[in-house]
Amino acid sequence: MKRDTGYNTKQKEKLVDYLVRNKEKHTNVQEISAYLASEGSPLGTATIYRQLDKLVESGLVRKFVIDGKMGACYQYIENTEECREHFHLKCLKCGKLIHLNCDHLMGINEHIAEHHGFIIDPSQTVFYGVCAECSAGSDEQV
Amino acid sequence: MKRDTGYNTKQKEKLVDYLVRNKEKHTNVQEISAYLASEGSPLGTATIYRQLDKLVESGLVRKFVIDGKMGACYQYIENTEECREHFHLKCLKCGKLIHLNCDHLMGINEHIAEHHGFIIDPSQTVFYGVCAECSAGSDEQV
DNA sequence: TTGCGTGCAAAGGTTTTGCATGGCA
DNA sequence: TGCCATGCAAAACCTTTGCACGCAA
Repeated sequence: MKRDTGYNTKQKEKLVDYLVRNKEKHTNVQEISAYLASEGSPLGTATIYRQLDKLVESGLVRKFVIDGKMGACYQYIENTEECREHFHLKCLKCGKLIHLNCDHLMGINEHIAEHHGFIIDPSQTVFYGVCAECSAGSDEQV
Repeated sequence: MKRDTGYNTKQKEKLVDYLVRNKEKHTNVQEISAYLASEGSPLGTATIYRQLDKLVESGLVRKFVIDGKMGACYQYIENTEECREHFHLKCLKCGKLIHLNCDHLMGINEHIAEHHGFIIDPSQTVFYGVCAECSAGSDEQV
């Protein structure tokens, strides 16, 4: 995770702006591309991928690869510091990202460290599954 | 999850045989294809995908989509009841993927389902962190 | 015989790469 | 000025689909 040392271009600004304003949901390259085009400042697909890669590298954006879906999802992470101390649940249906503060779960860190010699980085770890609303609501897919 | 009602062909037999004999690790379409070709009974890519889909459907094989990886992984599930689920640990330093069978950890599924109403899908969930060797060895790594 | 399985090739979609140009610092 | 970012197009990849033929039951 290295610092963002890149230049500030208008295109990049627009891209990050979009990600920030949609930080409550995940998005993808297609959406970003379509949005930027509709805003009158289209950005080439290749550039979007390149910028996204850097943002992921710098930790500002998280990349999700979800089974059954084509293409990766991206989501802006507001507070990198805070997110280091809790786990994340990602709903496969609605795409919601849940920040889960739970002492019980933090205990698994110790368990795994002790019994399996593996040190988990919670800020990088995401549990995939189905959230309460989606599993209760219906079986319908998005 | 429906029954496997398909025919028994030589190609299918070879494919399943390979999966069974490599049930302790993940594999992918590329590997399967290369192996079958080297064995003198090549199988078309399309057919591999089609058979794999059926095997996943029938529950004999599990499909994994791992963050950052291109292409899906597949793994034969010997005892659907017993080893139906396990988690993965991915080392951020050496990139090693560890398959972790641990009853204790499976308890977190129940905990999260009960207390947070979230149903985890272990087949997509990967714990990121640092493995024993890497954390013991040194702090320098790729 | 019936219908699924297979092969081959082509298509579809996502992501990457190369190269020349343009813009930030 | 030097270097990174961008655009465009082509390429690389993974996966799916169409169609004719072969084989299991």
